[in-house]
Amino acid sequence: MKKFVLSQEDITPAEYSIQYEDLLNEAQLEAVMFDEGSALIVAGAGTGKTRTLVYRVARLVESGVDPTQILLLTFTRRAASEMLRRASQILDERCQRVEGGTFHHYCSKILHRYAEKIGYPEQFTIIDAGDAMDTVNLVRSQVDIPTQKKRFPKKSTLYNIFSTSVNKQMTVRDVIEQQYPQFVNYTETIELLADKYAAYKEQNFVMDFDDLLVKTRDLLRDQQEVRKKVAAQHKHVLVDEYQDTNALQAELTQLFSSIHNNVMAVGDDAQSIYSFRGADHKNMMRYPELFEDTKIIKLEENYRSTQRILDVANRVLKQAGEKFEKELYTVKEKGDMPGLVKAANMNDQSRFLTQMILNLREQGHELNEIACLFRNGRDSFDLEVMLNKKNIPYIKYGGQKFTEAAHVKDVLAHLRVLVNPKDTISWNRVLMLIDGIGPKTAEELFSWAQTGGNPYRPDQAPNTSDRYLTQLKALGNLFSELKKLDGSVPEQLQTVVDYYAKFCKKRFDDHPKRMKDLETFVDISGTYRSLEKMIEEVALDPIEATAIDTETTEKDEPPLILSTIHSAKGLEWHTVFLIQCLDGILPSGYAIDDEEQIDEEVRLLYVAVTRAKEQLFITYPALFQSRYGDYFTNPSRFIEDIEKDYLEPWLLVEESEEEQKQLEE
DNA sequence: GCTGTCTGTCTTTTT
DNA sequence: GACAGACAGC
Repeated sequence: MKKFVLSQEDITPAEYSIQYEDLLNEAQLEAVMFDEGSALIVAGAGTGKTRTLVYRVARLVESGVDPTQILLLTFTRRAASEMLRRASQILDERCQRVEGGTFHHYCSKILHRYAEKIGYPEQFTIIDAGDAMDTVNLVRSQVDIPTQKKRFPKKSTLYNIFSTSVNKQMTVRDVIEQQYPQFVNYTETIELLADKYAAYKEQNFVMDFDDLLVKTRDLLRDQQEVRKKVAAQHKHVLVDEYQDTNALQAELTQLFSSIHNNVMAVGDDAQSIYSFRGADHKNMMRYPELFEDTKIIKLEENYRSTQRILDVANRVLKQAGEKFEKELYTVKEKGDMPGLVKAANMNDQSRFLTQMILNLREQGHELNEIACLFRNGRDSFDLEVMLNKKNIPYIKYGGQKFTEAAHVKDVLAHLRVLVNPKDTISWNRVLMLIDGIGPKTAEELFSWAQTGGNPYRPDQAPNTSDRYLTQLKALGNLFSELKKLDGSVPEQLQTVVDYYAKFCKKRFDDHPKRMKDLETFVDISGTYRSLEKMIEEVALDPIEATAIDTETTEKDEPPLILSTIHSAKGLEWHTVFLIQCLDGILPSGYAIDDEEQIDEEVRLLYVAVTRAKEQLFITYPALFQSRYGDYFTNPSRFIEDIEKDYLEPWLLVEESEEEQKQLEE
């Protein structure tokens, strides 16, 4: 056979259609134009990190790189699609074809493709943290727990121990000794449970979030031909938010890029806020050791915030025990003084926010240019009540997800067993809804189905009591109905919701609200192409709790943004309110004894502050109302030391009092 | 023997 | 408001 060697086409066009040098500063341009090899972009907050990545994607595509050969790894699905949308706007639709998403998404894609290489069926099940905890509980119930006086860790703690051990690549024993010393007596039992949990997942073809990373790493590390195939596909690998990756993800980055060796990681060590998930911002320092000849490019000029906001941010960061050589600066004008607002109580805080927001709206600001940030998901409950009263539309990111709520999980469980009849956890949910069926009966029905019984006709099982036979028949009918509707997700979902209505009524006092949720879920479910897809998407990319309302109720106004600080990462708004800035909340009470954790809380405040472009308000209530009674609180220790010249104190005065004062004058 | 309900405890951040 | 353990009722 004759061989003809094709030479590489000249992929660099003489001229670009985009005027990069006019649109970017010097450092950004260097990053965008960086050719081949390894680069680390160290980018302070607001220095145009996302912009740089967006332009780099456009530049690569414009240079002739096949978009499907670019891998863009981001922290959330939202971030990836937003970046690709912007790149498409700058260049053209080709950018949408870039391979992008979270590490978890991309790993799941690889594992589906190479499932048979690791002895899994193509359709394995991905479980979210809640299902994982239920699974832990299931194996826990099969093991004798030594009855000592001391408490045994509950399912969420157990799952956290297992997950930490994976993400920090430590043994279960070490995790317990270092982070859960109160449970050292149970070490052996916990280790046994870890093994059982792993075995359960293997047997039932189930993977939790951590498995997605580990199994992909193992696959690519141990099976060279797969690694070569996968890595050959990645001409360029781009990783965003590198400061929040863990050792496992660093390893994956290395494996993904191991053929072409073109990697660019972007991050800011001062914004590392995910160590609880095993992320290690020292990953950034180690990057040059991992990738040879790394070019380091620093982005330092801030384009987002006014100087006065940056002054606050710089002062926040100085309080970290760990020294950051960072001093953000901007050429923007000084701007308004950031405000420190002391409210008498939580309700006043909410009133202040609502009224300020309405004022801003009157001044012509869109609601989605305003964000209200907080440390914990529940810190916004009081505000949410007031926003609802005042009819201010909002969307909340962070906190409990819509698809994690019990009623949604119940409904989904019926569809999950349809896709995977071996899904024990979902069978338990489905069966235990029925009156008279508890863990024991559910277990019996399940093992009958596993040994030849038809799981979709549970009424045919032997020894079923009359108490629930009719209900089992109804369940059987539901399944045959669902099978008839195969192919239409909304219709299947509607059928389950109809069936579920009576259980919902019985189980929950607030069933009208929950049923309304489910109806809107049906409405948006048309976007899922199949049940399998829906189940996987819902686990990997759960719908935000309030997103579902805003999507369907066609409000002509874009909604206000409420978000946990963690979920606000990478985003920016004209005005930012940081509420509940109290000691014990930010920093969290859990962090107070540990220097490293306190530092992370400092960085968290830093992230919150640097989200603001023009206006920043930090608010806190003087009185904290809890179920155990009201008590006076201290503002966050991090803001107490910031001088008045940087953070201007605001006083909230009641209208009636003000009038009174004016009369006296 | 199993299920359902009552009571006390603890409540971070997310893929 | 969720969870685990205790206990009463079928």
